[in-house]
Amino acid sequence: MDRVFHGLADATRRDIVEQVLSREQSVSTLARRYDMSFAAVQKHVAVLERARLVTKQRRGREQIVRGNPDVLRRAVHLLDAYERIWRDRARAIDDILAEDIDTERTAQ
Amino acid sequence: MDRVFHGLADATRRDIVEQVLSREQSVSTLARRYDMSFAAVQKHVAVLERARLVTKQRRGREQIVRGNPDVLRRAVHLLDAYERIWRDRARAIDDILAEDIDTERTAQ
DNA sequence: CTGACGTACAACCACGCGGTTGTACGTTAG
DNA sequence: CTAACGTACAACCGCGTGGTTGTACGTCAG
Repeated sequence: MDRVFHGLADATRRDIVEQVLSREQSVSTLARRYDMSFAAVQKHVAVLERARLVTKQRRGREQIVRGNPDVLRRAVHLLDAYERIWRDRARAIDDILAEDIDTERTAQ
Repeated sequence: MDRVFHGLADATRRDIVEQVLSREQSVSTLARRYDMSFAAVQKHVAVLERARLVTKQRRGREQIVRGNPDVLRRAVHLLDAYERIWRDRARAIDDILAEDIDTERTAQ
């Protein structure tokens, strides 16, 4: 997960993920989109590959990059779990408040 | 967003987020949970604070840390958008395949 | 008042990141 | 065959990160 979030923690890399999710493309095709060297883009792709956010596959002399929605989903589920913790806590607080009001009313 | 994902790209920080989402606590209370110096935990909290994943509020001599579910939700939405790109593409491919089969059938 | 506690911050270190340039190698086009 | 293309990789640089220790300061308890 460290690698996944680190992969997403860069605007260029998030854009690459978006690109290859909608259409698989070679590293050099991707590189042309960004105002930086080919090697830099290559490194970004490598970071995404280590995080399994993206896979590479040779096709002739080109290396085709595709997005991997599974890892993306795992990240969403983790964050959803955090949100659930929050909601559960909020519900518990509401319950206590409701109980307090009840107690108050009974005490009167 | 860079800061948000960078904030989440560390196991200790993700644990801190989880902790303070379920129960707000002081920095030193948090620090006791981890096998590192107080200053290190302080820095992790600072990273989370810069990403707005967490807020701090003074209470006497303590600094109370709370989770911020809003930023978490924005991250989830972004990743959901990526997934949607994928699903849309998959649907488009399915449509084309269906059309091909149709064409094939008609041609026979 | 005094001491312990919680915090803040600076200095330092090793390491990794994001970027560059340069070089080398396999593959395809002409 | 040769040239151009796509890729891989190493070396380098500046900077930020994750960790440490040390010092200082406000606040609370006894």
